Amino acid sequence: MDAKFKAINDPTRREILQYLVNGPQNAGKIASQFDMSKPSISHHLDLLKQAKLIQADKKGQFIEYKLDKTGFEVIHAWFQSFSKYFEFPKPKIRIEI
Amino acid sequence: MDAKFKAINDPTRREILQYLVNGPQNAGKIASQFDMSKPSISHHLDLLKQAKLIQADKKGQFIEYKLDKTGFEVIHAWFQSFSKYFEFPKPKIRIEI
DNA sequence: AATTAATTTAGATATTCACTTAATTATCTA
DNA sequence: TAGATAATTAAGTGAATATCTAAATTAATT
Repeated sequence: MDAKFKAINDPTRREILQYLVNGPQNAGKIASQFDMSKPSISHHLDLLKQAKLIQADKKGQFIEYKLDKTGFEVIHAWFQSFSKYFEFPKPKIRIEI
Repeated sequence: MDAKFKAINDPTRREILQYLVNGPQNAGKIASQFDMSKPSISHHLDLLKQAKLIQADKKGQFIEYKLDKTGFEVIHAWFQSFSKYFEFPKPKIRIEI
C-alpha cells in the first residue's frame, strides 16, 4: 500500500504512467522522453514495478514495460472507501451507433 | 496537484482522512487517535488542508476538520485518465426496499 | 484581568528521496 | 568471440520530510 502511494507521489513517475497509456514501451524509449539520466528512469521504473503499477517483460535485450492493473485497482479501492462521503462525477459516456 | 499526491503519501495522513469519513472532528480529538505529538498532527492537518483534502472550520476555541471534496475530485480525475486502459471494478450496490 | 485550554509556529535532528556518474550484466551481431 | 547496445546496480551527495520539544498565539472561562 505504502509503495503505491509513494510511487504516484513523484511527478516523473506519474508522467511515465501516462506515457504508457498509449501502449507498452521499452525502457530506453521511455527514458528518451525525459531530460534525465537513464539510471534515474530505471530507478523510477523499479519503484513503479514494486508498486505493481507497471509490469516488465523481457524481450531479448529490451525490457518492455506496460501498465499493471493490479496496483491501480488497489488504489482505486482505497478511493472507493470515501464514496460514502462523496459522489464523484461520472465521466461522460458516448454511445457509438 | 503535487500537494495532493504528497498529502496522501503519508500513512498518518491517510488514517486521518479515513477517520474523518465518520464525520467532522476537531484537532484535539483527531490527535488523540494517534500516538504522536499534537504539533505533528497539526502539521499533517495543515498539509491535508493545503491539498484541499480537508477543510477547517473555526468553532470558538476549537477547529473542526472535515473532508473536502475539492481535492478528492482532482485525484479521482487523474485516475479516470487511465480508464481507457482499464475498467475498474464497480462497487457492489445495495438497493434498499 | 488572570487563568486555562486548544492549537499552531519555531527550531532542531535523523531519515528518506531523487539525482548524478561509474561500473556491471545481459544480449545481439559481425 | 570481440565489440556494440540496452538496461540495471552501486556509490555518493544535496534537498526534502517527519518527528520531537519548547515557545507563542488565540479564545473561553472565572
